[in-house]
Amino acid sequence: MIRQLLLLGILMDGKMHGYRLNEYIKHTMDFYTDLKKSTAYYILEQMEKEGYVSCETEREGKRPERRVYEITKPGKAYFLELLRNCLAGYAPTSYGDDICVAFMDKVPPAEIHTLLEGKRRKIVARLETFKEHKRHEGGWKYVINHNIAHLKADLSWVDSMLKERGKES
Amino acid sequence: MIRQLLLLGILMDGKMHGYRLNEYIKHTMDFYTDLKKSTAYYILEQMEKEGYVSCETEREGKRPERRVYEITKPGKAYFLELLRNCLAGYAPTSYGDDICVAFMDKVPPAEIHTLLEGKRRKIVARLETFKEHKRHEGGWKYVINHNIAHLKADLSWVDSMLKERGKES
DNA sequence: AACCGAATAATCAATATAGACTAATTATAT
DNA sequence: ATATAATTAGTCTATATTGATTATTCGGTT
Repeated sequence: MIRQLLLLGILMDGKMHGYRLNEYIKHTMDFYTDLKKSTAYYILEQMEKEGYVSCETEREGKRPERRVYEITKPGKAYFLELLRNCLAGYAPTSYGDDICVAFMDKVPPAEIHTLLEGKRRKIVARLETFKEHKRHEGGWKYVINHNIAHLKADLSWVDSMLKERGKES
Repeated sequence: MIRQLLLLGILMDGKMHGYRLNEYIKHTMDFYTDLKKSTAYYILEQMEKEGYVSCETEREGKRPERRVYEITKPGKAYFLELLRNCLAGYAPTSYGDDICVAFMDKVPPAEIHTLLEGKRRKIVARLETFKEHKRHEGGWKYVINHNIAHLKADLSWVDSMLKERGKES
């Protein structure tokens, strides 16, 4: 669903062939989605069957054939429906961290502090990455802010656990 | 991976049959995971093949047969390995909201404010739910705090967008 | 006492996703 | 000049996930 939205959203700016679509996702959206190449092709095929995109094969020079996808009128309507639903909705996220923290006490208490410090470092590292993005990119402003907000929340959450649980080491 | 951790973590407190496992997840972990019943059975089967859990079928009274799962020694070791990795690691989350906000401008500008207000209400509602949980449950303290932190981050993020993008309505 | 809905317990077929693979072309380095 | 690496483009198989379905039993109701 969200993946359909993603692909249709890109195609809203004009037709594109599968390979370029995937390169685009990989280069400019890598931090915001985990959509893989083969899944993208699969969803495009499925959306072609449902009439949301049309597909023509073309070849340029002696390169292999490419499948050029274009969003259709029903596809545009469907995209807007998905988009409105997503903008007005809230899809509860489930975090792997929740599960492992729930079982935290099953690891020897002496280790906990060190382990959480490892997590902390990784959060800080990712936070730095996003702060750099902030300077470079323009359009994705809100998205970057969103991710930064969540990373900051994670950071102070880990810090609060370190404070409470870190005494015994 | 995180789902294996979840199932093994429950089994660390003693053997349990499939149905009860799933009821347990549904009743006490519903907010923190989206693991479905059939997926749980699948993962248990897979972990049985790998020797992390053993499985015996038993029947009580005239009820249908149940598969009782018990974690093995290799299973406990594997669980601790997963747990350490998860506690010390950070798995980047990708949010559906990021995608739809990235395409926000493809919806008529006049609608944006109303749509985002819808999202805001849903965030607030969920936040209330978690705040109630806070009183009832004891052990899952950090998990609840984590979710509350993220919901608050979402809330002030939506508010910042409402402030910037809501003028034109 | 017969019926209906909920609970118990799991299975199955269909769909979605990931990761490895193919196969040609162009760029790079020795 | 030629071996090697990277790029282009997409496919294929294996695995994970979901939603629907089955089939029995228990508890309450009229």
